[in-house]
Amino acid sequence: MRSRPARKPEKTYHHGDLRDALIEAALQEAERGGAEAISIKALAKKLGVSQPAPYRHFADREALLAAVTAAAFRQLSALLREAMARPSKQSKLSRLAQATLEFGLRRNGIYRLMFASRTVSCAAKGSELHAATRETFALVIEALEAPAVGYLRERQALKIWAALHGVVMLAEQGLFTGEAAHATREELVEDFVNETKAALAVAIKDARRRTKAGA
Amino acid sequence: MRSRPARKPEKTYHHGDLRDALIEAALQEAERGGAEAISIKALAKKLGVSQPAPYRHFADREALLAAVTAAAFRQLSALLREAMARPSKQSKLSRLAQATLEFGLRRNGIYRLMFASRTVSCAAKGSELHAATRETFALVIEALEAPAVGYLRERQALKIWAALHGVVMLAEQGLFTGEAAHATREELVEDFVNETKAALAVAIKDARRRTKAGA
DNA sequence: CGCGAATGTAATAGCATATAACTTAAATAG
DNA sequence: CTATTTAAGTTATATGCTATTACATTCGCG
Repeated sequence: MRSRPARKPEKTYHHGDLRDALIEAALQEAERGGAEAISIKALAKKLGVSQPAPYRHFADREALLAAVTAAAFRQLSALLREAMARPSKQSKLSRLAQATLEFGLRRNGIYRLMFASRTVSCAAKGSELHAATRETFALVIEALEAPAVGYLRERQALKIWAALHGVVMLAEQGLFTGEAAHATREELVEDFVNETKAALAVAIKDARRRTKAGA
Repeated sequence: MRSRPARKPEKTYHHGDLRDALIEAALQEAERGGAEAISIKALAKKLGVSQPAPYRHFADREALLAAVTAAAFRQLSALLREAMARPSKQSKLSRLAQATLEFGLRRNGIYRLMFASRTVSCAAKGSELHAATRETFALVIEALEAPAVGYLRERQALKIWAALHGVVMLAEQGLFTGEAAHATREELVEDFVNETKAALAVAIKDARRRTKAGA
């Protein structure tokens, strides 16, 4: 197995690492322009291979998009993990939330690839993409720093995750202007974080009370 | 000015209402498949005109998409207005929220056209599309049934609007399965509605107190 | 060494966007 | 009521992307 060539070391018939190179290049393209900006032909040209070469590694464009999206989810997971590990006065949940917001705004093309295309919904249950999305969501649950209390913890995770995506989406649509500009996106996210914490505290207390009563 | 032909009454050189017919047909296509499913060529064929005919009415594909998206926003506005007008035991906000959720799930292709593409963010300030999105958001503010208290009302509108989109998005991604399935999408939306009402009540009381103190 | 599988290339079909040059019909001015 | 302008549609064509087929090269393993 040859190691990844830094920049096309010499004229070789075989690229050596085309699959990964395609994903990496596609992520770059998606960064500005989202999924639509990803063109197999353009990627092949950029990487110096013939136009149909990518089809040796991906059945079709959809398959490439799925792989790229999965890679993007892993990048987000890594980012969130780092944000949660970083020592800070803020809570883990707050750091995860703000990191998600920043990712969604700064790398919006990729963000849209991840959350605004049908690629994810079409991902089969055992697929690489499905696993990647699940792992990211698991981090959200982890960030709650709450014990498992029935389904209530997952519910709060779903709520904060949904709210975060909504903020990114509306921000990108330019709805944070006019009167609404007073509410910064970061403030809104922090609002949601605090509401989540409050609801979670109530849910936990509630569950414990019910357990005691039932025992 | 000829009236709209019901269904191609006879073989005429001029279609008579091609622009509107294109938008209508494009909405149908978008319903399943989102923006990607809209093909100028296919639309032309479907409507029985030559392939470049649509370019007489739209500069390019983007322009068509913008018009279609604007039409979709007007449809949503009409739906929400209707939901809010309907007599019910539920609050206006609750009805608007549930109607939005249903629209987002049932007509998901169109929903994605509206909220998950860059078309909206690229809409110029005076454009038809920009106006349509603003009008929809105005309905959200109206649904709060709250007096204007500085920017706090807009802030709550933004929050509930964001949360709603997040729920639709995650539902579409299939995240409401496993443990999370216990929380139905409708329940989650109702949670957000209640939190919004609570936060709004606090904000209004707060604002009044401050006004009194300042006077 | 040699053979099969993996990976790349060239050639080509098919579809979509978009433009140019030309045609038809509707609207309007004289 | 004709003449002319203009809106709206047509054919032909250039360009770009996806995808397939048939062929070529190299890698790795027995």
